[in-house]
Amino acid sequence: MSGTTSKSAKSIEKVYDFVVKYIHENAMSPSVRDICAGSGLKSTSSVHAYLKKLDEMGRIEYRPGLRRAIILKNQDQDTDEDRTEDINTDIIKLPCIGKITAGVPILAHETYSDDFFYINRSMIDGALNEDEAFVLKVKGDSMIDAGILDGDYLIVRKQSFCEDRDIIAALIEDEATVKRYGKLNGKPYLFPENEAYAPIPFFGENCRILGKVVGLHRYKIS
Amino acid sequence: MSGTTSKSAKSIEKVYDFVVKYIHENAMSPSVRDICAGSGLKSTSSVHAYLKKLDEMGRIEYRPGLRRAIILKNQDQDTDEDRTEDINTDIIKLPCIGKITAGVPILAHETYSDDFFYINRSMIDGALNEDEAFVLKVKGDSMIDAGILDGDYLIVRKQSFCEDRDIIAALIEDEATVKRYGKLNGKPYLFPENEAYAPIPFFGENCRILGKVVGLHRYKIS
DNA sequence: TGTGTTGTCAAACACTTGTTCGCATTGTCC
DNA sequence: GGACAATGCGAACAAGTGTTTGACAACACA
Repeated sequence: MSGTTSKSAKSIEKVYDFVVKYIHENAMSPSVRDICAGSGLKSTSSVHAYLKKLDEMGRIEYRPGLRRAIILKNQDQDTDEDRTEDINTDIIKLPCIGKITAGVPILAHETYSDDFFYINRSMIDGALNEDEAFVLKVKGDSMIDAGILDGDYLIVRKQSFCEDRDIIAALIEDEATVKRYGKLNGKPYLFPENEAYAPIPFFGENCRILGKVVGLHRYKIS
Repeated sequence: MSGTTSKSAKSIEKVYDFVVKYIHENAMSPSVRDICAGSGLKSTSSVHAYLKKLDEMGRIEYRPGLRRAIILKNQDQDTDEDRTEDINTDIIKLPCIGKITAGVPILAHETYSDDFFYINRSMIDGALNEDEAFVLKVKGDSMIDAGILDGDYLIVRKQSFCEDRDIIAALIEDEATVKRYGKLNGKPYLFPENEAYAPIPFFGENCRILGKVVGLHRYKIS
């Protein structure tokens, strides 16, 4: 293929890929024999040798003697460099706000941002910078008619204003919600996109716009 | 039984807590004897009994016979945090298939891939490798009731089979489409999720499954 | 041609570990 | 007290699994 490395390079990658896949699928390490079955290798000793190599390479951590004890290591050096070269220009990292703590202006500073989302900046209409947006997880079905389902992740551009018919993230009485903004008899309301819910008055002191929804990610298809 | 918190209730919590702690610290399941040491119980059979109970309660998943094979279940916070924790190290690049060229098995080689999508591998159920999936842009509104809108980007895991009720990308007569797979009178059909469309027979020579939809991105919110 | 290296396999071995069984202790209820 | 369940212990067993060893084929190199 790419030079002197032939079969072996292929096998070791197969082993590694399978280990990664298995751990992601099963939430636990495969056994050597599992890897045999998954990688096409027929001898446990071959797999064993590759695991040792992968451990030496630092790609996995491998505890001798223990059963199902392979741990994936962070590929921080190699892969990240490769990635960020391509990515940096076009990928931005957004904090995922899991919980909206009551009353606190969480959005000014990322008070809670262990979780991050990576998105393609250029996909977003009027591209974003990292500190101009955040991600919010949807709870409930009040927006299903807009194609926004329970469990979806919304990319929200921080802004304190919006236009008519925009879908926005807002704070009402310290509770975060996602709805469509609009007016009724001249007064602002938030409209669910689900017949089962009624419009919510959106005026007064405790109403605040967090931002406009500009993107959506979904990873639970059902 | 409900109110009596005696030794047993205490022990089972100790076992559970230790399992959680161990998995977080070591990134792998403890063995029964590890739990003995960590929970204060002195007999493997006691631990074994509690593990069985915890499994029945649905708090852990426990695969009989396998070593170090305890999996933590749906503790929504834990799991979600865990997931997103390793997002950072887990970005993959998928080709975006804009056009489905007639009859050609485009998926084998990425014939058309100017556009790439970057996604968080660990968000996907049963995480993907780069060559195991592709991205497809949705045209039309035949799936709106499933929350899939015109212009959405679908992440499709390549596979040639699927299960009942899966949403899949398929090829019919050289035309790509996304529908829900199911059966009608024992025969396979593709079901649009939109009352305006009728189910499509999905058998015969010119029908082929491209893959299963495992994720969705949307960047036009309206 | 001979030698060494690499990749793989098969089999055997030894240890880790899940599982089961019988028994002791404690507490509850009749 | 006697029956019974709940809890826990310890030991023994059996199965899963990591590790080692030796052998064979393919290939490179001198």
